[in-house]
Amino acid sequence: MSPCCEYPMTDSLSDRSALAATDESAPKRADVSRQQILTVAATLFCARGYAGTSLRDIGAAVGMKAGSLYYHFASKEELAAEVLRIGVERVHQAVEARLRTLGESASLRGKIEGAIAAHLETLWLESDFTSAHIRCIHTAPPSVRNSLHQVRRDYETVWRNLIGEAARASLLPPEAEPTAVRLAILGALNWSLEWSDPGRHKPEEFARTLAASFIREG
Amino acid sequence: MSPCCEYPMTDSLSDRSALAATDESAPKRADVSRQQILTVAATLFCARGYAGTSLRDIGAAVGMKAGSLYYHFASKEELAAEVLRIGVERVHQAVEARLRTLGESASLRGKIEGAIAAHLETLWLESDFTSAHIRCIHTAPPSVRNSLHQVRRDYETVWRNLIGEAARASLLPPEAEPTAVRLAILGALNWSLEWSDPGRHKPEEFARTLAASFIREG
DNA sequence: GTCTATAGCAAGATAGAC
DNA sequence: GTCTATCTTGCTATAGAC
Repeated sequence: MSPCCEYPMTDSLSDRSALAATDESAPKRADVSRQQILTVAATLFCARGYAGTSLRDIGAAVGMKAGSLYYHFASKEELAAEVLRIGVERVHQAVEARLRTLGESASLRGKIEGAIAAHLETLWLESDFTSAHIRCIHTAPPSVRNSLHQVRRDYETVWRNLIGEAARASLLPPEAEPTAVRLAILGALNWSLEWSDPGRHKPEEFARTLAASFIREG
Repeated sequence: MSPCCEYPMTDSLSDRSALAATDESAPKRADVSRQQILTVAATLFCARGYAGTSLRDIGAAVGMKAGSLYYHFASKEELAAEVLRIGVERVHQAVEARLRTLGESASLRGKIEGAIAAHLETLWLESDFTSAHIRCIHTAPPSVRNSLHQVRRDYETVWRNLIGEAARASLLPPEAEPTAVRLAILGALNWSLEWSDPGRHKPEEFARTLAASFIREG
């Protein structure tokens, strides 16, 4: 699976331009903690939902008191918004990386099968950020959902384009409607969280079945 | 859409056999309240999740105080388990009713398309019980989930049989695996909660796309 | 950066009046 | 059957010591 970019932690909390001698590659302590908090929060939000996860739970899992989290995040909502944002960013990047790897020469069915596999790999194998997004997006507070509208639309565009292209090339089943196909594929992928067992299921196998069902050979 | 059976409220809290003169068809006050609580709880659990819904919220929505709910249910978990159980029961019954209506003479694709449509109609149009089940099953407490294992398996069997039959009749796409097809269909259906807008989307249209993609004409 | 301590509030649940 | 009142616990968030 393609390695996923780490979330860039350049919050520019302090002006480091005046300290040119400092090793820029050494992560600062606050950044390490912030990253740990995000990772643990992703796991817990994914497993218990937004309301079911308390800041005490998250703090305990990183060896901190709940109050200490406020040094890194202004509120539970801000922390959740960040976790969920990273979640979309990661699938989006994984899918685009896969499409780049395949290149323009690949068949359209090959590209869609690859995009499906990349989405599944991120969801099943890589991290809990994307899973947390899928599990929490509906019950998260409005402020969190609103902050994610744009990134969600950006990722959706990738699929809109892929399926649109397949429709124009007449590669969808005769009676299938393009929008319905897109929604069905993404639904099958996201719902796979409820049954997937990375020990038993292989992303490529499910990707094969989906691509073979929705997209004709081009 | 086929009318769905009301949940039978025969809790036999009191022995009515000694009161033969009483009109058996008149619902008792407790039963009316209980039913109102369940309906409202389904709506709120569906919208806000298990942990995000308080007994105070539910009470307020039925015009009661939180404490009064304990006359009808022993705990929040018991209330949630009942709501979610009714949710599976309703889709299950709707799908079986549709299959009975179609009869044995229907084509296999016709039966599967009908089952898909019936599942969607229950989810989108009929009530919030099934939606609440789908939204809450993962984050609900273990005791709730455990109490639902059997009913969930019972409903799953309907689909296992339908897709198995299609596989034996060689009606699945060449490279598609039967289990994957079943999981993909149910995933696409359940995830439709996240995008469906009963004003804009018609259950039969989405059902048509899914059946046409996964099942060949028999 | 993380702690202790706590404010302020809401949760699930129970007891007893009506 | 429903209410009032309350217990206990847990929550988010803040203030200030270290």
